[in-house]
Order: sequence, then structure tokens, then C-alpha cells
Amino acid sequence: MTDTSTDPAPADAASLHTPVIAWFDEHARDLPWRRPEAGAWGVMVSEFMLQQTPVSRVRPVYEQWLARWPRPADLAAEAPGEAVRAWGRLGYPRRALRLHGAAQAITERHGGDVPSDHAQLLSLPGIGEYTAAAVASFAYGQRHAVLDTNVRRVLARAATGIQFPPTATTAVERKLARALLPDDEATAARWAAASMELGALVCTAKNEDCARCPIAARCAWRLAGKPAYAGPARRGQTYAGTDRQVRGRLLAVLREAVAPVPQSALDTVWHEPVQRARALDSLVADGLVEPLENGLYRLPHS
DNA sequence: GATTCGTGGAA
DNA sequence: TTTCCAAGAAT
Repeated sequence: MTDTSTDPAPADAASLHTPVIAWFDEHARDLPWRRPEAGAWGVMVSEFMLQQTPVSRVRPVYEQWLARWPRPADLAAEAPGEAVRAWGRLGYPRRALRLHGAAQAITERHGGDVPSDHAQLLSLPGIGEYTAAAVASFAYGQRHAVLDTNVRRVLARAATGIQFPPTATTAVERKLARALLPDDEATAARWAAASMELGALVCTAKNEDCARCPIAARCAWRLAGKPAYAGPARRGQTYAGTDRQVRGRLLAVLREAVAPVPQSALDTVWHEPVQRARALDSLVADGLVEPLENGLYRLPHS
């Protein structure tokens, strides 16, 4: 072993927490779902909306939702189609359906309060590994490894020394995240939010700003000379011409409509009849569109 | 484990 | 203009 006593310390757990949390105290964005009045329901709604959708687009829709449905029971009492309509253009509208379903489950099984138990959260529709940990940590201050794309990138760089984490979360990443979790519950929750914010604002996927990073001196990736990503090519997602685009156009028509629309109104959104029919069928299968007996279509009423 | 599922802003 | 990618989940 060579003498590395003059080199910066490697990124062990304790040396990361303090500077990252201190940075967070100074630079955290004032987001509505971080305010105390948001409550667990506000945190949960924001987490659904933030799944693959940027903060800037979520913010206005979030405000509308919380004003209209301040508690889970308020949303649960609505037709699911109203959730889909209010989802607007956030994308991935199945999230709206799942959030509505989660609100119903909370109303029926949890007395109308967002559960604090991780396993109970995980059992709700639309809540997976990340969101369950996020709600438990952000809303209830619990100690969980919150592994979103930001945290995974921060850990990949600071601790592992690679530019990007693997495509899907691995067991190795989970183990690392747990090992780096502060022992104290409140500190762990703070660390989760802080490390995520660092990835969102400074340690970004493109154009990372190491000059503003509180742990740049201990970052394994930077110390290694920031080697380029060596893993498999991350194939870009084409969109034009896909079923997803057709589904999006079909649903846009139904969101704007105040009454059920005829087939002919849906036919105008796409020229190719086979793909058009396949997309509509898939929307019906997903429960996002409700076909009526008279050949009309609408957002789901039940 | 690989695919599918929207949308729009920025580089 | 094209490409990247943004607090993932479900299958």
C-alpha cells in the first residue's frame, strides 16, 4: 500500500454527511412540498408527479391538486377521469390513475391518512421502492436509503468513482446507500433530501458544477480525473411515431372534451388506422379511457 | 432483466 | 435539428 496520507480522504460516510447537509441548509430550493403545511399527502402527491417529470413542470399542477384535493379522501371521492384530466400534460397519465387508486386505498384501509409504515406505502398502487422510502423519509423523518436517479449519480461519482450509475438500481448500490446512511434518524432523513438536492442542482447528469460541490475534494470520480462513462450505451428514447405519441394525442382530445366524444373525433389525431386502434385499445385496457355503449369515449367515471 | 409508458425544455 | 433526460413503476 502506498502512502496516501497527503491525498484527500476517500469518501467515507461521515466525511460526506456534514458538508452536504450544510450545503443543503444554505442552498435548498423552497419547494411547496417541502413546506410543513404540505403534510404527508402533499409529499406523496409531489412524489407521484416527480416520477420522471421535472420540478418546473410539476409545481403549478401540484398547487392545483392540493387546492382541489387537500386530503386523500377528497381525491378518492372523485371519478378517476378527473384525476387524469387534472394531470394535464405531466406525462405518463397512468400515474394519475395510480395516485387516485392510492387515495382510495388510503381512505378505505388507513382512515384517510397516508401511512407512515414503509411496507404499507409500498403496497399502494404507483408506489415502488423509491417512492415508499421518499415518503417515509421526507414526510415522516424516517431512516431509509432513498435511491432516486440523483442520489444514485452522486453516490456513483463520490463513492464509486464512475460517471453514471447502472441502468437499474442494483444490490450493490442499495448496500452502499445503506452503509452511507447516518445512524441518527433525523440526520438520515436530512441526508436523503440533501444528497438528492445536490444531484439535482450541482452533481447533474450533464455539465456538473464541481466548483460548487461541497464534497468535490473527496469525490472519487473527480479525483480520478472524471473518466468518461464506460458502461453499455444508454439508448435514447425515440418518441415520434410510437404508440406513446398516439396515446398522448388521443388522451389530449379526451382531457379537453367536456362531453363524451365520437370515434370520428379520435380518428383525426393519427393517420394510420391500425396503430390508432391499437393505441386506443391499450388506453382502454389501462383504464385511462372508457368506451360507452353508443360508440362514444370519455375519461373513466369509475 | 429488458420494455413500456408522455411531455417538453435545454444543449 | 436531433439528442438527452427529468424525485420510477409495473410487467
